[in-house]
Amino acid sequence: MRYWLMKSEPGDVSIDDLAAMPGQTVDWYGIRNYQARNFMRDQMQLGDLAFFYHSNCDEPGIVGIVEVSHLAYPDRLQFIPGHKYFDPKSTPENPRWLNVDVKLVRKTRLLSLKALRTYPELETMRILQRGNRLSITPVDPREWAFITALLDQPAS
DNA sequence: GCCAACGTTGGC
DNA sequence: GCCAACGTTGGC
Repeated sequence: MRYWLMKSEPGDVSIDDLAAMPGQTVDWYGIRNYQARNFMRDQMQLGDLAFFYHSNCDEPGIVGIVEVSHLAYPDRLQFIPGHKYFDPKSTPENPRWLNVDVKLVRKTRLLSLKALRTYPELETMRILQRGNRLSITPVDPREWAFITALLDQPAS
């Protein structure tokens, strides 16, 4: 059982979009980075928990918790010519890109990136490191515990 | 919209 | 296999 942080642009799939989806589940499509793909392929297990993070928006930060509800399988969008996520080098026999499904566990209050940066306990988090761009990152169990405790408190 | 950081591509 | 050029990410 591992913990993760998964970024989504709310203009694409927001936490409210996820909450409105059938089964409150979504396929984590569009990952086109090998490191992130490998996390999904090699390390994610059913029931793993992840922070759902809004990126590239007015208030970036953690907005919910999701769980891995389906193991990695080929991302269907890579086979659709003309699609933003089409990859001409990928074939159904040897698919290059994968995704898991995630299911909403709960929405949380917004714990903003700015707020996360104020805690010395979190200064080693991947997401807070300079230049970090990876859209899926592992979260240390201690960091997970610390943040979930924060999420259960009102914003200060 | 700027731009730093970083990943990918492709010529050599 | 090096590395310059280019593309993308994502906070600000």
